[in-house]
Amino acid sequence: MDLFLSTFENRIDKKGRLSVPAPFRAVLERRRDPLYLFKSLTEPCLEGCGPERIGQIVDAIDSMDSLSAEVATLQTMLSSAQEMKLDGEGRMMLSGDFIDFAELDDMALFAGIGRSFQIWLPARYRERETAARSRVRTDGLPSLRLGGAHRPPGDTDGRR
Amino acid sequence: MDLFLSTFENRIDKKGRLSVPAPFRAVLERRRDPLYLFKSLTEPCLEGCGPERIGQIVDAIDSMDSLSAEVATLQTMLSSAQEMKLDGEGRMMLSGDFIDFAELDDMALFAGIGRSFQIWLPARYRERETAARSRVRTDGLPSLRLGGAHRPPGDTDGRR
DNA sequence: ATATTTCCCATGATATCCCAAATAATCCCA
DNA sequence: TGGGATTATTTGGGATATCATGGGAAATAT
Repeated sequence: MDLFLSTFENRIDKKGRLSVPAPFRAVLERRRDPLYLFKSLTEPCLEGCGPERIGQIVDAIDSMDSLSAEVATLQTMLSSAQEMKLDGEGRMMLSGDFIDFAELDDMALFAGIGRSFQIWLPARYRERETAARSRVRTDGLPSLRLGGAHRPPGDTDGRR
Repeated sequence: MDLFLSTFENRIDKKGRLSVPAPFRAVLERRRDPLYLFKSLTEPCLEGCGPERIGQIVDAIDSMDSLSAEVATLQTMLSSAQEMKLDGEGRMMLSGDFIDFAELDDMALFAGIGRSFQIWLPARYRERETAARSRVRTDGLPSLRLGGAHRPPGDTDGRR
């Protein structure tokens, strides 16, 4: 299973071009997948993924009540989605709409989160990471069951 | 079941390269696993593991409410994770982010803790070890129940 | 025609590869 | 059991390849 992991910070040049990190490109190329970007529903960032993820969203929406407000909300994800074409060096051009939505200026931070990745204003991403780490101190670790050696609920992991 | 055990102290050379201890490499090679490192959520150290633990986090995220704070926390683990490529001599390159996070300078201490290992600034690790042992005197022993967590035969490690 | 995008090549920074030296661990025989 | 020899492992440095970035020219659109 190859995944989008790690973070990369790349420059948006004055022509508006942005290099997709080589490891992310490698994941997509191995699967011969095009890259899709769309506006996050929940945060001021862009989401990047391959076509299968888009398909999952379409299927999820199809299984819901098509008259509900939720469906209308989820559909905005799809209507904001663009298939990105990359130049020979692996760069894409971000539309003004995307730049405005994520409030990007001259740098973009790619954050791999498994089957997809996000694109953030670097400063904003770091704030969010700091917040997550302080939440761990106050609320504890999210429950993750490791290795099949079951522990009582609440005992999330052997570490302190 | 082969595990990461014992501690090793290796030098970080001026190119930023660090040898993974041969016994740890042997564990990964026997399983044909790549090595992943990520920033600990709870302590100033790096964690090393195989892909199964990364897969657990990805799967946990997919099964949770994607708007929850817990998901955001788990995502920061993934976005700090890197698949480390080793050179012919078994060395990896530590990113500046990793070095800064664990406050490493020219030496790194590997501490094997079973299914994963940690990488520490040596002085800090030793402080922590003496603190743990003095806690035993003041707080008494933690409970250690052996033999209750057995898995079915053949399920040798923490996959899925 | 003018602005914008796409293609192509150049460059610098950095990671990777490859070989060699130094150090540490292990072996083997006296 | 000791100690020298052998092998494994870590460390160092130069050469090579990869990648992000920048800019000019060709192509496309407005």
